Amino acid sequence: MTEPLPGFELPPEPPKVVARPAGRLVKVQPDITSVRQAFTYLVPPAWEDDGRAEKVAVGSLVRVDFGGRRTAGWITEVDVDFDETVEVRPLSKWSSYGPPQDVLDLAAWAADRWAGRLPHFLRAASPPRMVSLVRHAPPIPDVETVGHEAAFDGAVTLVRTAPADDGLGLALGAASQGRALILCSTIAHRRALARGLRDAGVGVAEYDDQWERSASGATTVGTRTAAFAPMPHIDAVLVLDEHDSTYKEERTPSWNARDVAIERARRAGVPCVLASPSPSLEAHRAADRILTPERVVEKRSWPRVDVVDMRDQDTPGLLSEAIVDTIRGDGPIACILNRKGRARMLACATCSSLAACTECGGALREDDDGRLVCDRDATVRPMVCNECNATHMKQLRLGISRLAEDLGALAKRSVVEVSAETPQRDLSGNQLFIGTEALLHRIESAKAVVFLDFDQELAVPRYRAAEDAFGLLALSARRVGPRADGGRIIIQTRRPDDVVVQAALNGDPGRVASTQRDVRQVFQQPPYGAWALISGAGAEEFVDGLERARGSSTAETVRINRLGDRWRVAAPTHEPLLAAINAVERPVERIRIEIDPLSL
DNA sequence: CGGACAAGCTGA
DNA sequence: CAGCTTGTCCGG
Repeated sequence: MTEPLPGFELPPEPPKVVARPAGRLVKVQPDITSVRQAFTYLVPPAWEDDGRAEKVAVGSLVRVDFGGRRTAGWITEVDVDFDETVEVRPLSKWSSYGPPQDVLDLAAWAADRWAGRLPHFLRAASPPRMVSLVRHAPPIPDVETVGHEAAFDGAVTLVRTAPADDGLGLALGAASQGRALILCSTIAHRRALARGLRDAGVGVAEYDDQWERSASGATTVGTRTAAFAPMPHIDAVLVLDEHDSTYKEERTPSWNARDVAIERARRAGVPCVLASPSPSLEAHRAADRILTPERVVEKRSWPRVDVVDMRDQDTPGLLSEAIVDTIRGDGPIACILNRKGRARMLACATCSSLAACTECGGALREDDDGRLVCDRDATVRPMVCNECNATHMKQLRLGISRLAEDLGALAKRSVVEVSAETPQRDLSGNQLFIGTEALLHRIESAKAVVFLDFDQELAVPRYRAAEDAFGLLALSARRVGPRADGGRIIIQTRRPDDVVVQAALNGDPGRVASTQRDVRQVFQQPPYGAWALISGAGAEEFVDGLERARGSSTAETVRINRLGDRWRVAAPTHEPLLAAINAVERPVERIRIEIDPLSL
């Protein structure tokens, strides 16, 4: 090409014009996170003859030539207009059915709401194995509703349940509406619900194992990703244990399935029921009405709760006289001790030597990226043992072995110390267990739950601490059952008057919600405000960009706080928050944006 | 994401 | 200025 003379410009090249190819055109979103745009492809005319063209539908997974290689992608639009300025290539392969149009739209909404990329959500909405055939929906049976159909009257209803309620009654209530989408927090719960529904004659798909069955229109039960189940038609949405943190994806984008389910029901114009024994403030905010059991009934559904005021103890330590009778009793008993916020040490899994700083000899901890950090002189090194170069470390739980010994002596029985490495088979039987709150998730039932130091839960410096602490008590109540069955919780604390403790004592979860609501409203914490947590190597540059945009109208309500190497961006609602975030150019270095983080 | 290509850097 | 590294753009 010739250089233009100074002051002159070369005339623009005439746009090249391409002849319209014979055949239908579709848009394809490549499965490449950073590609934010769908591209036009041609449905190969040969497909019209062998039936493949019939499967070319919105949401289908295909393979396409893209940027010099072949990649997977989703059809996002069919029969699109021809653009004569670009040459189109044919689709290489039809791979599988995929999410229907409304789920595609829902995924796009979620990508915006949690500042994430569309392919992340489309993956969650896609079948785990390729699906080439979708059968017809099973018929909708008549379902006995056992009195739960009233919950499905309104738009969004919050139902406060008994702690030990297994949710099957509500699930049947949902299924009585027609085709229901039912979310629960664990796979074990999904299986139990599916079994119960099948026994009642409801054809059920378990997401995502039975993706195809869900796509055929069956009532669908599943965990987090089931919020994007491919059901072509929905009559009711139910979210069980809506407060559960497993609904929130831990990886970026950290979307919340409860909120996706609410939005899905809203778009479909169908009732959405959020159920929990310890409802979140998000659910309170989203609900048009709240159904609670009668006071007397609800109190009876909780176990007996004994509060031990540790300020009155004569002897130091975590074992009070008040727990002796309980821990000497029969049946599985769970003693809970969290070591949050206390010094934790790492030891080599191979040679057992302590992970110590080579500069100052201080104990090292593991950072979020799995490296060893010395907080004293801010050195970072990979997870490698000084002594033997092994790369695997185990957590040393300071003092817990000693405590377990003392507990065993007091209880006059052996104690099972439970950690992440403890195999599941060691958790059956009528043992005395000691472990962190994870223990509550791993045992099926217990005679009693003892919180050795509940202040650990109450004192966590997080905005959701009270809600989470109460959630632990509700989970304990589920494990031990109602007071009539002998269920018992013992809470050792120096804060016996705390609303969380009092709410459990009185079997009255409403108290937690009402006090927490005031706090969150005043400080504009979620859900009465929207937060984004910005972290990662490029975070500082990104936040600088946000600061500079402060003057513009979109960003003026946005507040920014530095928290060490992370930043909290806050706004009254998600709209201005996301507008501000989307208006700033992303830095080259990686950043992580977490909307409404649970742990802050 | 990953290839193409442009711009920037270094050493002879 | 070749040969290499680093950065930016763009894909149908």
